[in-house]
Amino acid sequence: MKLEGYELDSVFAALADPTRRAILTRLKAGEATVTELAEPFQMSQPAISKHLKVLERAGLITRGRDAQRRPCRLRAEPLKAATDWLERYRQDWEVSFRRLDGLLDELK
Amino acid sequence: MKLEGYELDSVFAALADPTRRAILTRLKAGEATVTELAEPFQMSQPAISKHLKVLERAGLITRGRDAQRRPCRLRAEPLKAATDWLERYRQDWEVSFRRLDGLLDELK
DNA sequence: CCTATATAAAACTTTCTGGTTATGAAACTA
DNA sequence: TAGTTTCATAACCAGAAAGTTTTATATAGG
Repeated sequence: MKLEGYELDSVFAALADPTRRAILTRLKAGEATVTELAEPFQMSQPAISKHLKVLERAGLITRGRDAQRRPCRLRAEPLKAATDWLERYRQDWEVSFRRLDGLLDELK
Repeated sequence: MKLEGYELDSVFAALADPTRRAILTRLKAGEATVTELAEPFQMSQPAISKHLKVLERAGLITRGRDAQRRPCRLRAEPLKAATDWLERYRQDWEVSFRRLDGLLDELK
């Protein structure tokens, strides 16, 4: 059917997991190795490696090489596509929030 | 683990499917029945019903009642949560786009 | 050369997803 | 009352996702 940009599928899917969102949040502070990224989670290292692969396929991280380490770096460009898609609905939710505001004002 | 709002999981997951994004786009134009929503797709009606249930659980649609019809209406509020989360990365992608712009300028 | 560290890859299990067909319920229509 | 439309539900299936443990590979450092 292909009605929207193909890459939105993988970007939104990548964002649908809390572990992966946490990894992205962590990477906002700068590069990190796999072990560093895995540390906050009570999950095996291969599991984290899999999450990283999902993020990589979505274009949300790139990986360098530092000896035996494979440092991960955030690549935020695909998030722009996602945000652009969502922006089209800003009016819709703002309208309903305004409606709510009006209601609350009336109650006062 | 629960590091981010629980509802982002279901919202992003709902958005990860092109059929569901198309349905939301359609609903921006106003209410629609299940049959109307199913019409553009070469997919069975139960398949569409399932997609609608996913959207409903994510809070992205609400359903009314008109005789035997169950009209769907867009509910955009959850998209605000998703957008808010993404906004935190705006700086990151804008920086890289600026970097690209600079590069293109140099090439000129 | 040997060992420890960092990561990937393989094999497996369980659960989720997205589709199907078949059936059923509710409400309109003749 | 009988038939049609609209939609949901159930049962099923194939493939993807998310985790596990185990094994392999590359590199650093004594």
